[in-house]
Amino acid sequence: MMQLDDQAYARIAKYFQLLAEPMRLKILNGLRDGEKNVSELVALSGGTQANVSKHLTMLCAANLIQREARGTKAYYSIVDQQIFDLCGLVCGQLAMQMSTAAAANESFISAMQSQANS
Amino acid sequence: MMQLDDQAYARIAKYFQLLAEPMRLKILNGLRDGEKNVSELVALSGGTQANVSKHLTMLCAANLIQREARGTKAYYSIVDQQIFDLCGLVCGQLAMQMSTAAAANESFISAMQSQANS
DNA sequence: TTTTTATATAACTATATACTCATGTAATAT
DNA sequence: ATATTACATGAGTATATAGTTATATAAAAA
Repeated sequence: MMQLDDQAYARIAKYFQLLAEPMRLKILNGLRDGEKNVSELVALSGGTQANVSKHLTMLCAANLIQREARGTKAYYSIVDQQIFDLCGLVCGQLAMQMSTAAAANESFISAMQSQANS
Repeated sequence: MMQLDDQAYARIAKYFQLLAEPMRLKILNGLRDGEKNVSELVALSGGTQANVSKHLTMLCAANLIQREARGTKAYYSIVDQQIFDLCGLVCGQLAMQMSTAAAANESFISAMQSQANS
């Protein structure tokens, strides 16, 4: 088992924390196919300008996205596409959980039915 | 770009939230090489019994770990080792960030030095 | 049966953080 | 110069959650 010090756990936790927010995930997903400016992300996410801007600032500070100002606009883009591998893994996990739950549910239902029929 | 509904973002965020806590990461890492009971995890993590127990209950409710009671003890184990792929990816990200930062720092320092020498 | 051991949980506190509203700032347009 | 557009940020509020303390529960030992 790899031994990590407390600081390492804290760093990893902070990283996951960034992804532990629906609006931020939405924003990141919105940037999947290329840079977008703040207004575009506001429209896309359905959030308020202030809130989206704050999330962008956080993601930028953590270096998950980068900012480029052009004129009065600020364009944000993904720094490393690998971030989507993480999300993909989680989606896979959740999909599996749900299919497992569905299967369990089905077998529960059929067990109930066969009991009712006996 | 894949379109996800708000519920999907919420689910994914909740999953990441589970990993966004140093003590829980420590516990999960402690289970990497096989099942352990609560006392062992308390000793290993340095947390209190109550706190470790709570985290275990959370991880269990989310189906990241499973519980098996034997006698007075409760043994917990990882449900799907894929969880460590996630942590591995994040560690990789952080390692890269740090090496990038180190490189930037070095070039900053050498720039300062050459300026001082001029 | 009583005690001990191992674990879970309820009540509470402290802290972090997501959000809103209002305002600041900076580049462009008029 | 002034107004407008695009974005960032400070203050304040509400909520979530990690942690502690005390207690409940349940199996095993005495």
